[in-house]
Amino acid sequence: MPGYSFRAIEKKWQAHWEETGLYKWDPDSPKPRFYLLTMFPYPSGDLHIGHWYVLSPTDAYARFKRMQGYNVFFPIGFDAFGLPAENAAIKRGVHPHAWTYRNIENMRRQMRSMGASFAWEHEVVTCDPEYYRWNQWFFLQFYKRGLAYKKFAPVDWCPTCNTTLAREQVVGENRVCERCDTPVIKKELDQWFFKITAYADELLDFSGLEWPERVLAMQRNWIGRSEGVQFRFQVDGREDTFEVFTTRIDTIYGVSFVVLAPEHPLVERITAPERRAEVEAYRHKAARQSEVERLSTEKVRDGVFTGAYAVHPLTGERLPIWIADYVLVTYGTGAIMGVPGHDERDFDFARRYRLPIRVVVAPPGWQGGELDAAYVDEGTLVNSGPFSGLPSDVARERLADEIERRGIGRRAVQYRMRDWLISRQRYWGTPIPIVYCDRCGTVPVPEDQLPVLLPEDAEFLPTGESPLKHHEGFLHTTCPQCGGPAQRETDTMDTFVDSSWYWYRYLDPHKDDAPFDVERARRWTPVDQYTGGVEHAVMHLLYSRFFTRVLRDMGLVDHAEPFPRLFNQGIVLGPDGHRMSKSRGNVIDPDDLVEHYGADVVRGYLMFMRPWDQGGPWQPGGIDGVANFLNRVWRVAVDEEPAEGDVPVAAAAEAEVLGAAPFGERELRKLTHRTIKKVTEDLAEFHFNTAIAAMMEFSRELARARRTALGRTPAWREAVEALTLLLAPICPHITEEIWHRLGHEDSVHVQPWPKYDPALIVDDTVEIVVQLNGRVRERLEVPAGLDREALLRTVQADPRVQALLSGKTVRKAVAVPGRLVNFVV
RNA sequence: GCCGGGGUGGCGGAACGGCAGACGCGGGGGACUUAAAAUCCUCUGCCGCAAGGCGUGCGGGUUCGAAUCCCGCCCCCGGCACCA
Repeated sequence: MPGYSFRAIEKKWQAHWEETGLYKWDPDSPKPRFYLLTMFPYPSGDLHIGHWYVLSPTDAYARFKRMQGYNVFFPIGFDAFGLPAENAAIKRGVHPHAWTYRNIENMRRQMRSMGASFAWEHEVVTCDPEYYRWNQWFFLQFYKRGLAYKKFAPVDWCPTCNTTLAREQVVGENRVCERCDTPVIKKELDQWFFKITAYADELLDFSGLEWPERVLAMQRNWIGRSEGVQFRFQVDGREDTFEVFTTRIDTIYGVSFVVLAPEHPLVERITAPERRAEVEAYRHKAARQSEVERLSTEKVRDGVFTGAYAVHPLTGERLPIWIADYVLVTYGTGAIMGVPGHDERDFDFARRYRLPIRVVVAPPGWQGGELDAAYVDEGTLVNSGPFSGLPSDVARERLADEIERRGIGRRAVQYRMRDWLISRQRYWGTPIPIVYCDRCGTVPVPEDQLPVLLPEDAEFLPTGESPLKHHEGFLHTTCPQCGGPAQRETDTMDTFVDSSWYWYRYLDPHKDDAPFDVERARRWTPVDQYTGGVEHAVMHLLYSRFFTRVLRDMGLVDHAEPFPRLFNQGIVLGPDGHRMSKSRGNVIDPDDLVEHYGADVVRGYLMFMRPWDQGGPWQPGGIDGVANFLNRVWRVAVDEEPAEGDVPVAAAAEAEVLGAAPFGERELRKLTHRTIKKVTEDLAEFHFNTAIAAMMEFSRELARARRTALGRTPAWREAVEALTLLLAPICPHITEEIWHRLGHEDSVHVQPWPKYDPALIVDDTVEIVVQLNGRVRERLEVPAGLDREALLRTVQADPRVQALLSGKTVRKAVAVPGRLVNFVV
């Protein structure tokens, strides 16, 4: 526990900062701007250690940039719509609104206890009508641009959350809801979508983004672009055709069958009468299976022959048409060409049903025999008519040309990403501003009638239908076009809509004639630095990039990328190495820690524990190290002067420290300036742990120096002030107290960041390592600044080195100025 | 399977291709104290009495010199996964 009275100090300064408006933001200040954004939290009720782990280092960075002279905008808010509030209402009868705002109040208190320097007057709460009104406005703009549309389609449904989900919210091998881990099922529903696929290619352009590689990889993978050829097959003996998509047109001569997805519309028409019963049975099974949890990870590739044949577009050969559920109706054209020789799935399928397997790309060393596995790599074409002998990459181009020349297909691009399903059958969200009129059909609510208010008095029944559907007053309305009776859309929006543009709203959160001030956004966005968890790698970050592009196309912003720089902090696990959860009983409560150690120690430890981007178990013991450090800082800077008789004052500035080498003002200043350099560089790169380590070393040397006459010199004063300033971003309270006790009137947090003097940090002498065949044998002090040759001469002249080399022939000598000399003998 | 990130003391972690293990935790020894706490000093990778040797997941390579670069493996974490 700290030896200084941290409780009083932290309380005092938090109150003082608030009273004096220390962190109020002035958008028109002439200083260079810095927009620092951290992902706003969901108001779950408590600020847990994970929140601290992202917020406190981000706050330290805000303070650091402020001291460096930037006009820092560091806002906070609450992502306040969402299921937990509604579930609390169902379970405990608390209204979501009351529940949410009570939680927000508590979290604000906790954030203050952390000493966070947020621009509170710019706070945004998304469940406030003054915020969600603009979600509705954006929806209408999207609608106008054809980017919002309603579609009847099979969609993912979470039976626990009782709502549909976006594809991004269905995770893992067994397709569970990302929120509650329940396996999702398919439902056919009429739902609203945002057309994110219109921006698929643009979203793949990550140029200029300083983002963690894994986030880029996840987005790239999610969008799933692939280039290939889409072409038409003729059904033998019929007018019908169908299209397939392939990335391996070079293997087209290897097609020995084709497969349609069971749901493919053509199946109905082409199935031969004698195959119908079997085909129907299979389709039925497939349909049911997609609704049932996949029990087995074993993927059996089975299927059924339809009795129909397709015609190979180049060879004219008759190819049996099968249906199989390994072909997905949702991807590509819902049909494939089966090339068993060169595709693992087709190979399995062909084996199972004894379909011919042809080799059209020769594996290395192939002698013309049968394959025992599909050869999926590239190679030289064989058995491919006029294309035989060509390498795969050339053949792909030639065959694509051929397909296009014959007019049976074209080069095409497919994406794995689907449009963003935004309808939710829940209450606690933004009402979708649409009205259905018997006469006029789907009618958007006119902009001047926004917001469509979420009624307070809904019934919360987990029926699987939106509670708004049962709210007569909400449901029934008049058509904005014809004035006749009409019904409102009762679904609400995915809460990811709320978080797709909130950083613009922060700039002017109460503006009531536009979502944000376009002029201010021009000056203050894109965000200079974004921090937050990697769990949002695909959803929030991808949606935000999409939104920003639409905003750009609307002329509201002038950039495509909202967050040019992104930093993902790690995840703090419980001491047992598992994710913290109440059921495991491994939750570390930051309030308890703050009570015991104070906010400064908790902040400091979170930043010292490990590199910020790394997660890992909470180490219960380590926090005492930071507490010790702050105690030492306190003693060094604040405690009473040592008594006159205590120390060898007589030796003045050159006094010898207890047990240490001569340590004078010059050395002290050198150390001070080196520490400034180190801490400045480390903080700029979020290397809080090594910055703190440097300050720990510094404080230890100061503690020694203090006991000597050095403790009365100007160099001492400079050192103590520097330490206080360097530590201020990380531990804002203790440093503020120290700063004032050192005799200053204004806040440590408005001081300019200390600068180091390069002239002061250079050494007169350097230690040179002398190696023999790469092994360290001696260390020598030599004058600094010697060049290669001078260094070698100096080293060779040293008697110890001569002893080392006596009787040996130096074959080579490598001298690295300032570092080492290596003799190869 | 594919993609991304990692493997360094008892533990968390430091190290522009140049002294491996900074800093901290834990541990040993000591000072102060009636005692304890606090503080301070000191030691603490492994083997060895020592000289010395061995050490950054494993095996090779490049280099005067590799934790760091290259090749091939192994293991751990995260993401995606019948996407044609």
